Amino acid sequence: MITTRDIAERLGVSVSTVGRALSDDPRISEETKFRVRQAASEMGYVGNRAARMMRGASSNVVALVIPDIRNSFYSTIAHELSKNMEAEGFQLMLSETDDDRMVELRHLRELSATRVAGVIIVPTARPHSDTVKLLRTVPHLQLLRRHPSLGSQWFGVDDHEALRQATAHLVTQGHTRLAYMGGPTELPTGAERLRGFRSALREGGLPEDAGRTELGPPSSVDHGRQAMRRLLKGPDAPTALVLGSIQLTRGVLEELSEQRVKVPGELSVVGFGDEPGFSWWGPGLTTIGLPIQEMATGCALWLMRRLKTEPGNDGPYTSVSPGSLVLRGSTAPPGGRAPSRSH
Amino acid sequence: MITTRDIAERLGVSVSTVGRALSDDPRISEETKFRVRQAASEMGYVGNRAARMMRGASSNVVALVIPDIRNSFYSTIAHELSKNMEAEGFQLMLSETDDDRMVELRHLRELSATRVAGVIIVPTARPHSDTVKLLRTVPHLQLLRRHPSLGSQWFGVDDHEALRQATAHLVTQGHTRLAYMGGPTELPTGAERLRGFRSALREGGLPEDAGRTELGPPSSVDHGRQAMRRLLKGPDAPTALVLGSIQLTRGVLEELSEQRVKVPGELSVVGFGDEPGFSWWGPGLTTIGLPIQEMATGCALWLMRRLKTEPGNDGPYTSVSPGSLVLRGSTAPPGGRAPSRSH
DNA sequence: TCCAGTGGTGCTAACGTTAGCACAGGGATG
DNA sequence: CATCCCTGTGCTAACGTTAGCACCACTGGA
Repeated sequence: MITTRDIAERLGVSVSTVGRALSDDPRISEETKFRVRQAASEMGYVGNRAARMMRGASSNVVALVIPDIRNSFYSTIAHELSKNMEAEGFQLMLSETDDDRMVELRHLRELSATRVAGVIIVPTARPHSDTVKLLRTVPHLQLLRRHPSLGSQWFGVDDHEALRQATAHLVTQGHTRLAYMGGPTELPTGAERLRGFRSALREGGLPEDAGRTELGPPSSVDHGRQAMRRLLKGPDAPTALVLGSIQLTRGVLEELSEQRVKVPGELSVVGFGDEPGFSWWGPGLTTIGLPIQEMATGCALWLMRRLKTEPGNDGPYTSVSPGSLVLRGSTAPPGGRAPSRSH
Repeated sequence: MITTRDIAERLGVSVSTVGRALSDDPRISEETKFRVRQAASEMGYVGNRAARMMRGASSNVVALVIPDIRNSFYSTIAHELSKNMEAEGFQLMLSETDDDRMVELRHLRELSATRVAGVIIVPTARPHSDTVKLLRTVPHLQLLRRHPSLGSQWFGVDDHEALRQATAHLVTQGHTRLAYMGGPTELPTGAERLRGFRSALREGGLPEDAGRTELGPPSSVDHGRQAMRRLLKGPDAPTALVLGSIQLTRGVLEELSEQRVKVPGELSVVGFGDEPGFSWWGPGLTTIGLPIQEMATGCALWLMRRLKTEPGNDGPYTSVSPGSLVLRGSTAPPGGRAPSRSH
């Protein structure tokens, strides 16, 4: 690899001069700058960021730590983040945890060693204590999920309210046997969503046992299929289902298609999240829409500002976005008929 | 930040001893190792990769340079790559080009400065000459798209054959007014796919003008919608459409749903790529399936092997995967009726 | 003529880590 | 008792870059 020294030797000047010429230092004459740049370009010189970092410069890398990039939530966030950061000269490091705290820890070890400038993380249910320790040493922002032992910088959704609304919609239509399928209550988001579901039942005057629950790994499409199969079995199958995870929603849709369950005739469904395919599915999926793009942009802007203003303004910051119910054709009163398809 | 020196001072040993203890050097006594590790852990020591790299160690970062992570092709690849690399201790850098050669160049400058160990790239149509220069200095692998001025390491799809098959399927059904919508012919993949379309027409004995074409930005869902609108206008609208891009496919599906075009009654459609939503769409989308996951795994394994075996075995390497036509309900003879929906 | 000022450049150290060499102490061998 | 080897540790330099200070050759004013 070509270094400033190689250039210096070729031009018969000192390394300092080369370095200064390349960083456009006003003390260097225009003529020298020109010669240095010319030579650098010809020789294919590319500065060494590692060396620069050793001199105290901070890294220009921000890490995004998420369960799975294939989830459209996270790919949207990665995209928005990347777009906003590119303009500021930052690079994006992608770390997938697969919701495994040990993988999460290994990633954070690597990221710390790389001295990333910042981290945006969707933490696992119970991060390892070393993960917590490591995160304390770097500006970070929690996304969607919030873990109390981590900092109080958080971008999230009002999970309780979103699920309450979605469930209330079904209760209002007259459903009395409902089910909720979502992530484990270990996850704060999981707990909140379940709480929202139950709140709506209570407010609708329904008994405790009106709501069945299926909790499990929230990033597993397969688990969604299996859980759906369980819910459909037996004589007291629910007439309405509310979902609390986008991947589970996918699994449920696949299973319902395969088993040719009539939606909303036999079962009303409210999905979680919104993807292009959701509007095409069956009668069109009524779903809990989240302002992911706005949240992603918000995250990016927060982090960029945080990284550019030196003082450790790590004061608590919380931004809660509301979800919004997107009404399509997958919900109706129990035993009701499906509205006509939208296409 | 805590350094080996801090640990050394606290324990009253030398920096070398600390360094060696941490890297489990056999020359250090077990007792010393224990004390050092203890102190390191207590003090929250995290090695500095930049410093390590200065000593000649290669970086453990691999970059993935793609147009847009929201495309399920690329997110699948990112996922597989990430999964395979995590096991080997590599980190993944994500760079989105948005199919803009200047953005691509900026990213490659950064990546070079970071001394990434390897690059997997889906190049833009006409990469900047500096981009080409930079890529020459790092092990890289082209994915899907192949640019002649870059190396000959390439993982791709037999685009010609895939499109030929898809088109032949429609020609066999009796269509005589067909259309192809895909990326610009500047892209080698774009050119190949168009050529496949035309080959099938020729082999089917159809005249040159039996095939209309709509070429444009392949990563733009919006362009897909607009192009679809153009194709539907006029008296000689095609009765069959073949797609050459996943994003364009998405746009087309949205537009067809909105305009309530009867598929396959009024128009037969063969999509490109396969996503969960495609099987739910209308009558189920017949589409060109690609073995993305296998390709992604192949890429990851190739790169890992390439990075671990020192000798510059940069011999030409090419892997061509076949596409496969996934038959669903969106194709039928012209004027034919749609089969019943699958769910 | 001398001095201050200035424009342009060079020298050196430092960032944190590691590899090569040196060296001290102790036991085994001749 | 001298020599040798072995174990465990320390010293030093080097990686590429940059910041601080030093320096030299001028120019212009006293």
